[in-house]
Amino acid sequence: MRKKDDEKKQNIKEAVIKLILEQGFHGASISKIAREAGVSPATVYIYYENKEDMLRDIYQEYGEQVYSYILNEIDREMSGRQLIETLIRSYYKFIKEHEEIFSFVEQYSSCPALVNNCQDIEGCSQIFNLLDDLKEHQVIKDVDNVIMFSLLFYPVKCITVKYFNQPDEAEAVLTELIGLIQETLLDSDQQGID
Amino acid sequence: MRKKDDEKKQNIKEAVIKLILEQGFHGASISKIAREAGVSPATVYIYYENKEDMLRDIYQEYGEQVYSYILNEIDREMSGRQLIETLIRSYYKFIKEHEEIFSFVEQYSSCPALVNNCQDIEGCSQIFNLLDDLKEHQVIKDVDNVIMFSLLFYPVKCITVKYFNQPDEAEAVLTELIGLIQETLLDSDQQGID
Amino acid sequence: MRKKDDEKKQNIKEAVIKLILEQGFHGASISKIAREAGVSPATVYIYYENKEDMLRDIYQEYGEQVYSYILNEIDREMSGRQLIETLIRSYYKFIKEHEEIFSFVEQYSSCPALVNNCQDIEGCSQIFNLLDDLKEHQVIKDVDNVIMFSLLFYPVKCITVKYFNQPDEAEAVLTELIGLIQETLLDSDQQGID
Amino acid sequence: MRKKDDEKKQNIKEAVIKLILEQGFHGASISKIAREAGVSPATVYIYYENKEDMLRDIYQEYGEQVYSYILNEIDREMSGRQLIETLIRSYYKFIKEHEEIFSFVEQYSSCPALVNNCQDIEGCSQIFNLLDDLKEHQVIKDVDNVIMFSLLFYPVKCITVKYFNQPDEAEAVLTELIGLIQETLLDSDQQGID
DNA sequence: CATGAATGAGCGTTCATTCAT
DNA sequence: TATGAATGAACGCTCATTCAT
Repeated sequence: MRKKDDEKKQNIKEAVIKLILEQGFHGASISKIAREAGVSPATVYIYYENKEDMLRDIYQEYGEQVYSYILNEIDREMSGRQLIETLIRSYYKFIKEHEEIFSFVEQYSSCPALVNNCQDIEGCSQIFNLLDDLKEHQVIKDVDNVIMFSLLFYPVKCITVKYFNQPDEAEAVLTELIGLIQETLLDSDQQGID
Repeated sequence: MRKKDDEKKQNIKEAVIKLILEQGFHGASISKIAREAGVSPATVYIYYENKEDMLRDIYQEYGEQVYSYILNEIDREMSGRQLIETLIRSYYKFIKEHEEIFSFVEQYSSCPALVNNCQDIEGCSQIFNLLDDLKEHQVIKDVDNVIMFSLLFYPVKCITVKYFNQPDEAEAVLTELIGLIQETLLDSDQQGID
Repeated sequence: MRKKDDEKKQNIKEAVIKLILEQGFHGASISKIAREAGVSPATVYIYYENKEDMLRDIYQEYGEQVYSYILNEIDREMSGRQLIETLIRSYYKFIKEHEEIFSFVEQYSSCPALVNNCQDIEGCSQIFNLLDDLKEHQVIKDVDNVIMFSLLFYPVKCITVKYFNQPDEAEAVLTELIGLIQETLLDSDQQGID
Repeated sequence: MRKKDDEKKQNIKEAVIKLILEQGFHGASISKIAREAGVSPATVYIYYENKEDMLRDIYQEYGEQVYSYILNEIDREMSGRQLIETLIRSYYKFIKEHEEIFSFVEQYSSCPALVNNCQDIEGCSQIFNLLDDLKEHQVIKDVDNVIMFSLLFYPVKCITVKYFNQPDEAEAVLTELIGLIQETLLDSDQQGID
């Protein structure tokens, strides 16, 4: 059960990501956030030291959430082929289901002045560990993790944005993408499997 | 009367992207921009209608610059293999040489509230035309342009960021990336050529 | 939380009319008003939506005050002759006692761009009702209210301004005015009474 | 023939009174005035030392214009009765024909901070001289000039404003006013004449 | 004479934050 | 804990005025 206090904090978080999706950082002043969250501006400072801290905290939390969502969808018994498909599809699903979170994380992380003051996202290294594991078991090719990561996830963003209002086409292109990435990343031994 | 001083406008633009790299949008107030550019705040309004217009104008200009830089590096006599390499390497080069421009464009374009008020970047469709051309001549596979685009360029960003302080490793990974993308995108007929 | 401080609002109002008397609308900027009222500029916006609203509110309030002052001085048992004298003298008294209020109301109401956005002053129609009453009871002549109103009050302004530094002469002229207006407005039946 | 220079100055004057009618002093900035007049802001400073001077000059000129218009309508052969009618009607006519001038003069003269820096309006004392003359010849009663002046002119303003959109009623009330003022001001010897 | 560029100062307003309850 | 009042600093922008041509 969520306590009353936590509900206020949750309202604040949701107000932040909603406003930043709709208006950008420029539109997310403390007073607007407070109004949107249904609390007093002073209340924000009960839960967060200051605005900078607040944004960082929310970023860290929601940044993790993306990856925990994805990692939750996979299990270790999947084939490499399935894994790639699941990683891509679950990332796509997350973005569609949590547009505001996605947009907030994107905006925050594209600002060096902000992101340089943050710890690395933990979930990201878990993905890296997973990739290492797959490489060790010769499921996927021995390619640099950064490349692998970007091939798996970046195109999904691109597709989501460019086909924002055409979900059917987005799905088709996503399927095409999955095939291509499987071909590219799966170790040659695995190509026929599954 | 005095002539409009193009140098002043240029100073303003450079002040904007410098400040936004260093401090984010939050740190790019008109008065800071004016101070950085060596002009009066009022002068900014001789060159731009208002702040929103100013940022949009600068975004449109520098957004194009990325692609004109890249398109300038390629020529139509290159093989598909060379083309892919050149596209990737020139994008990487641009980012390294124009960090502030890259960061400004990234931050601006990751904010839906801003980018939704802009026209599409012209250079982007030129890249798409190039890709269509290559597909027509069976140089590259018949893959959706959005996928192709994101495979070519997004991993570069990722590499640049993650290997920011390790240029040698960045170069190595970039080379690995190029090989992989060539394999992935080149039509099977072309795989051996070059 | 703190209670809203009515004294602060009162200080703001007084600062406004003081500054506008001394320097005109031009001299009544929010920061000067705030300084004069002993509050922060931001505090003004706790009590008023914006500057336009503030001026309108103050105008409406003080505009009423003039008439409630005057109406307070008369009672229904006065003869027509007494009524006319009292209306004129109390208007004169108000102006002398509340120079800043008078000047503020005058300046505000002489600006069509401002006064056209205001409701009519309630006290003004009460005066009109009084005049209607007096006409009905054949105390005063059946003359258009606008004429009556202007004969009663406008000359007082004129006298106050022109004899600003000669209060004794002002009083004498005022007495002369009263006699003349009584002659002019009282119904012939009433001329000898009182 | 008006020289080219004077045309520019005239444009500026007209821009000032137009803007001040429509928007009040607040809306009459030098750059708006210049735009409205079709000249450069700098040009304004060729014709006037500064903004304060400009407004004062224009006030003095147009302030006189009201009275020269009125004085032009009367001649010394008129009866007292005719004179009063003509003074009132010509003032009314002027206001209707020159709304912007009237409004500018009203706004300017209702601001002590402005009008205290101006010389008296010359035409005003000419009216006073006329009144003295009429009193000397026992055409009108021996009443203080300020009273006389205010009875003649102030009600006209009031009528014009209150019956702004009902010209027919305004005319009727004006006629009523004239009768009343004639009764009030004409010497008893003159009441039957004309 | 006339201009549009240029400016420092100031505008009305909102900001992130703190205070008093 | 939670609040709305309160604030100095800063915001984006416009002002009256001057400069260079």
